[in-house]
Amino acid sequence: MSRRSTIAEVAKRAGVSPAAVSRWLNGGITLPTKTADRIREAVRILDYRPNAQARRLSRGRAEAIGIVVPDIANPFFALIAGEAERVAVEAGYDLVIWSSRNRIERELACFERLASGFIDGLMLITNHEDDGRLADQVTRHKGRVVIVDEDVRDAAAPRFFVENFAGGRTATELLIDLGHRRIAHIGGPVGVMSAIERASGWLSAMHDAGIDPPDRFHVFTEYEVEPATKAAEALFEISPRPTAIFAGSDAIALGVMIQARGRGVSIPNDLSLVGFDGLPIIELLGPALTSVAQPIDALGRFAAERLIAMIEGGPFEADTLRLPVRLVQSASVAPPSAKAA
Amino acid sequence: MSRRSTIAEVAKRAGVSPAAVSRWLNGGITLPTKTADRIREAVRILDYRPNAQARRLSRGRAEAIGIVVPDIANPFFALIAGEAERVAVEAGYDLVIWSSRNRIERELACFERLASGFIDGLMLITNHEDDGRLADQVTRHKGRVVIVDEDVRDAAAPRFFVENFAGGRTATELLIDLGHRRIAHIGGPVGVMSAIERASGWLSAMHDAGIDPPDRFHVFTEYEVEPATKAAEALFEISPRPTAIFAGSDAIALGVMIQARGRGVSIPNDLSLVGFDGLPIIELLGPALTSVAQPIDALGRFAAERLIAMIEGGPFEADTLRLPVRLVQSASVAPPSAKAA
DNA sequence: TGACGGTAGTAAACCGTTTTAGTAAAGGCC
DNA sequence: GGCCTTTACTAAAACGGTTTACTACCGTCA
Repeated sequence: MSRRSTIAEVAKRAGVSPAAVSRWLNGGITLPTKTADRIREAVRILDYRPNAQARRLSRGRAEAIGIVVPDIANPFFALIAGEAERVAVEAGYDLVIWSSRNRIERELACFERLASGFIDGLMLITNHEDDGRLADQVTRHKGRVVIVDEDVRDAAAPRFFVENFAGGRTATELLIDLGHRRIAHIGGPVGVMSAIERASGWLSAMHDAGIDPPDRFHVFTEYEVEPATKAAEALFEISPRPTAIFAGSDAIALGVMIQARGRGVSIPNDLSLVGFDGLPIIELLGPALTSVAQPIDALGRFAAERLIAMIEGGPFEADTLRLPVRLVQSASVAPPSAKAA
Repeated sequence: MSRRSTIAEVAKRAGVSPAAVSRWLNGGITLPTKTADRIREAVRILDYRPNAQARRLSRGRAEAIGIVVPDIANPFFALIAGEAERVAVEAGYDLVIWSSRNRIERELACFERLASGFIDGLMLITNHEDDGRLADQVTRHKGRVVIVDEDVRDAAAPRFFVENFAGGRTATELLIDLGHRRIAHIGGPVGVMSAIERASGWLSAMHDAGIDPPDRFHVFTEYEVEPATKAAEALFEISPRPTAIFAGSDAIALGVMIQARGRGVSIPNDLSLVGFDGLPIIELLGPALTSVAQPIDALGRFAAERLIAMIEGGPFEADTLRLPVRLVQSASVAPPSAKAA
């Protein structure tokens, strides 16, 4: 409540100049024990804490990084953010977080924070196709941005992705190996890299098995439960119904499960289901969801570490790191029932 | 990349003083169209953005609030944080987030940020008993802190809680009404308010039904899945086993489900289970979890709104808001089986 | 004795805004 | 023409640190 004390007051009380206090506090100087003790005591008595803005202004660094995610309440992003926070704090940075709700205006607002020096760097996670404005901003702030999980085309920044194509293939191959032929795919939005890659993996595995799925076996939706629930309807109305669905994310798989439950379609008896993400919760679903697990922690950790390294003068390179995925098989898949097949 | 331009450069280019630029940009002045146009043009050409630290230093406000939670990857806290972020951004603040991992040192570090002026206010969510240090800090920063979800005893701050006692009673009453008598409770840590209140609700409902549960029917654990899974073991080894468990949080209920699954105990056939929190995911669990739903969004929203109101000069009052809970009944509860009863 | 080097600091510039207090010029009114 | 008000600004002082360049003093050594 009471006015904060300043370095000048501390200096006065300790009988030295502000410069001495500052240099001693920041470890840039050693002083005789007597003097140091006086400063220490003055700091203690006045409960002195350097003003953050003044320090950051003077230093020219914010000692904070930002992360923008489509929705912080989504566990996938929360996990990444949690890991980023851990890395940031360890390196002496604070983490500012923004939920973009997938609106590009809100994402652009985060770049304003970067431009104004409020943060030193930004981890960017989008979930939609860029119209060029994001790429422009990323490039403008070269060396202070990393792109995570989803691409921003033609942007000059390091990228941290997973093996989407391989994941899509692996998921589909599992279903094929179980004996399925009518395997549908419900994936993320048109034009979004991860969605394209996962769908390609699905299609590639299908073709390799000599299967050419009809167009209506490929449904596009958002990476969120509600839209996915709606979008899944179409797949349940195809006759004969697909015997298996590869969902482009766990959230989408949840939508499929809701739809199935509502229609009395039993998983895995009537329908096999595979998701993508490998969220911790899925092993407890009814039934436990088979999913292509991403190394979510590593994604957040590597991206944050790289961002901080760049900020602190490390080399800039617009390379792409592709982390491997891992199929985790659970109760949501089974061979197609005799009836369905 | 290139050096940021300053207000002085803009002023020079526009042929006015820095003061004019600042006052015009901040809306404190109206200028003739000609002059305004020159400034606007200079801002555009130089791509000028006021330096955030300088502005905040000069203004004496950080225009940022902080939130400290035990674990941002936990959906419960992520939901609160998401709502806080929404409120903050609407009010023109940024949100800085810290995961304390329930370590008091990390919580105290957040108060340093408050003391240093890096943030204007703090939303505090703890999950452990305070040794007095937190209360001390909260009181020291009177008017800039709100306490959410879990109490910090003797701290001078507004509080935002839910009706834990009523929730515990309601959950237990449901189980009693279904015919259960051997109802155990596995709740949060000793000494933590929400855990005490929920357990009291359970005990109160039991006593009202003329049941006096043995001590071993009350197990203490953390509000997290892993510890709860371990702690639940004890309940499964009681003979005869409880026919129902009221878990102090959804995370704890998940632990019970894992334990039950591992032992081949069927929910709800062999064991009824009720959680607390009402996380969105629980309706998709196998089986869908009955739970006492908290108004999580409202908790985050009200707390953030109040914090900002206080920061901006609103009145201080160390009152406690108690939000109502709502029982959401799903497949995880049933009457006790004849065998078990 | 005077040059040299180390110790213990300090003065002042600087970081980039906002804001207060004030001024010069123009316009209106009698 | 003189007085008052408004308009259109500006100078300079904060805000609270950090950092660079410099000094005064002391001891040592040739």
